[in-house]
Amino acid sequence: MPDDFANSASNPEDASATQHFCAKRQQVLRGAEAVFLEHGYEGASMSQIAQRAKVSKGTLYNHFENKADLFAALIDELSRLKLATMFERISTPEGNCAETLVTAAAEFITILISPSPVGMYRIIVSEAPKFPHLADIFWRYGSGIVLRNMSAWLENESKKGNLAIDDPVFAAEQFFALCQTRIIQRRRLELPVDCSKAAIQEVARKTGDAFLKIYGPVQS
Amino acid sequence: MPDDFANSASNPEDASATQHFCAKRQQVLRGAEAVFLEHGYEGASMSQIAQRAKVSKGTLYNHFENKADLFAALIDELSRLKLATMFERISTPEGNCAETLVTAAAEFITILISPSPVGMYRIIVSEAPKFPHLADIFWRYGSGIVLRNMSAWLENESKKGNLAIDDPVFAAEQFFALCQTRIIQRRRLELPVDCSKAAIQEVARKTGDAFLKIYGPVQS
Amino acid sequence: MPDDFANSASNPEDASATQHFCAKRQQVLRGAEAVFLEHGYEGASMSQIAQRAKVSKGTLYNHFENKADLFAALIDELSRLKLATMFERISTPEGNCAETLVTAAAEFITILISPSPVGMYRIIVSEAPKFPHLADIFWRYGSGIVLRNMSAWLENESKKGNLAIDDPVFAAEQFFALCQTRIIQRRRLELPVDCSKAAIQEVARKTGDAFLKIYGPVQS
Amino acid sequence: MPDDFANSASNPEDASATQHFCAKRQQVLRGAEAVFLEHGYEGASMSQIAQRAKVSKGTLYNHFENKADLFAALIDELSRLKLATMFERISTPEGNCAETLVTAAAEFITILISPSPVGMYRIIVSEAPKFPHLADIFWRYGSGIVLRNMSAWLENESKKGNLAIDDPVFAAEQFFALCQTRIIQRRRLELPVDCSKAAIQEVARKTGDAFLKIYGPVQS
DNA sequence: TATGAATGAGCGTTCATTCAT
DNA sequence: CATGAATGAACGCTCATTCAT
Repeated sequence: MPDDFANSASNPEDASATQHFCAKRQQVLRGAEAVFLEHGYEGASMSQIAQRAKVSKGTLYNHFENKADLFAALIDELSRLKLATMFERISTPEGNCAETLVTAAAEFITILISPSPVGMYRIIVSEAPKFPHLADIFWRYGSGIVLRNMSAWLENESKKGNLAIDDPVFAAEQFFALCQTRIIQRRRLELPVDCSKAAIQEVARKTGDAFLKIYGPVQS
Repeated sequence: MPDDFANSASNPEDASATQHFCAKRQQVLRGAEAVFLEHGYEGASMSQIAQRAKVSKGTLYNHFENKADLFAALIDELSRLKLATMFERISTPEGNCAETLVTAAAEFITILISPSPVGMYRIIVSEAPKFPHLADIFWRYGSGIVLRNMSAWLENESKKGNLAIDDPVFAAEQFFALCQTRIIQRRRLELPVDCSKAAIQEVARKTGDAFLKIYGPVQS
Repeated sequence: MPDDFANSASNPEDASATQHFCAKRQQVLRGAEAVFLEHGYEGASMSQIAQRAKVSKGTLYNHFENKADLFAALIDELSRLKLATMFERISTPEGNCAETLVTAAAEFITILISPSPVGMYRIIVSEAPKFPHLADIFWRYGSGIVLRNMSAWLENESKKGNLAIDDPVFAAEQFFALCQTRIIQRRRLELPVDCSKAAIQEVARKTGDAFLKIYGPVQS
Repeated sequence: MPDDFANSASNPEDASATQHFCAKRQQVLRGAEAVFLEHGYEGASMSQIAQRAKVSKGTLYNHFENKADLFAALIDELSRLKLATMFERISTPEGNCAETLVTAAAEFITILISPSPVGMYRIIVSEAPKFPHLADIFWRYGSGIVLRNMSAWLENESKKGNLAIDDPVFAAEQFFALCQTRIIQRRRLELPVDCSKAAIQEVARKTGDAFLKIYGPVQS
């Protein structure tokens, strides 16, 4: 939320993110969110969206040029606000290193298997060839944020001698790759998988353990 | 093609995979493959498919009940034949353990970023809520095969003392999660990423190294 | 049209009959009337109707849910307005009894062999298994009206001693069955038949004579 | 049945009625009967007919030029065989005059409300504008037969002094018009109506009574 | 002859988009 | 700015009919 304002203030080029705070526009976006995430881009119809948003079909076109534009605006907004906000909460760069890794892993998994990010991932992956710009935004405000935070933290821990990392960016990517073991991957495919807190905690712990073994300082 | 016969011979239960060798049916499937993988399920139209397959629209319906059925048959065929064949080639269960890991990682990455598997992943992820059965097949004949092979091999290496693994299934999943670091993940989102052989080799090497650090035998 | 208001005023419950006076809706209904009565329900196509109504195909669906709904609305409207109006004009409950019978018979025949009622009869008979509700409406606002009027009149004449009828409802039904002798029956089958005024008058006269012989007061 | 052979022998012009006694052809006609009478001419599809007849679609076209020709052949056959046979059974030209009228009326009603004649009536009425020839055949071999028989019988009874009829053809038509009172008329519209034997008997009796009152000899 | 795959026109319906109100 | 009727192209699908086997 603070990032939203900060962002629009410091990045004057993307007027698109702040455009109007018009209530009708928000209504439309909420309808679009519900319908797009449920049915995909091609599967969603402007009539459905209008109905769900409780506005007329014409109103859609007063605020957005066409279906593609509405979709882009939605993904943009969801990435910058919803996703970014979720991810900002993750890194807690103080205290015990091993515990932090496990906590961060658990939080990352928990966020990524919740309905909205799963829906966003699905639609963005499937529309990536048609809307590469959106995949870019999704990445920058989604995984990107957390990757940047994480790599900075890793670098710091490395300096403190808690970890031995030469390429913190790649290490961060590996960490998040490991986080996706089992639960996230299967959830995205709607495969049956235990998503309980305990199951998440177990994957998180194994992820932390593994990461420490890869990058833990050599003990003599 | 030879694999096709092998497959149908060893799995006599899945008549669906071999159904007809009717040429027109194959034509339709190839048209469907091109159009579905390019435009997604909803984005593909039966007319396009007929055109691409160079058959009439009616012919589509002589071989498949409806769009969903054609789609299911296509994914089924692609998973069982194309994907499975690709993945069967991976495991090389002899020789040096560290080298095998790197080689397998490189092959896995190479396969997963090639156009067809990327397209399949996109369409299956996006249609998972509507076609959960297909995600299941895709998993079983895609990652599933390689996971099973890999976990068996890991168990074996563990017995030989080359690795120290207590949960080989989870370890295999972690290995493939690590393989997806950077290249695969970005490729699926159509993000700019270096897909050169060298880049793949680097990720593969780092993946092998990391895995060995996690599960390598404790050297005293 | 004036009858329309009368109708909607006296039957405040059937909002369906008066729904919109939207011009386009009327255009659609007139196109539907032309095409349905000419080609039957299954034989009529929505494209034809749109063309005849000089509207786009989409407009059809802005006013009616689907083909069946449009058909039902048309039959409903035709029965309540056109048919009912025609039949309301029949009964002339004053003057000489024998003459009234002949006049009513002639009017009834004349109405029932005119194009619209013949077309309606054909389509309703043929679609009765699929749209029983429409046959019911057609009967209630078609023959039903005239049957009710006629049986009331017969009862009255009976009381006056001009006729000797114990079951006026059945007698009315017999009267209209007799009216259908030759001309109406053949017309509905498109068989060659003399439909001249003279021919109608002759059947009407014979019908009146016959009815009087059946129900005329016993002359001592 | 005897009429069939007699007919085809004495009327060498209508080869169409006898064409083949080929079993396949009969199979096709039985399938066509089931489907046409259930769904109407436009509502029936050649595929349905082939399926119901348990032959291939191609076979339909080996025996009949097209859909219209198959339909015409079916109606022709049904009229000449089924309908005619049913109606031949009616007239019992001996014994008491009044009783004969009531019996004939009851038989006529019973036949006309049975499924096949109702279905035929529906489809022929609705397709009369498109297939006037079929309505003609239906009339000649349906009501026509019984009308001819009845008018001959009426003329005879008239000569015997049991009835006083100057136009026996018209009288016969009136008799059958009266027979259609209530039950037949409503049945054709699928309106709720009591079709029990008792109900039929009552209408038949009233019809006989009425007819006798119209044409009974003047009692002095 | 009997078959059923192939055809492409046409079906009922929905779509994204426009525009007069 | 909000509306929702109007549009016609395109959708998934079925049709009557043909023809190689």
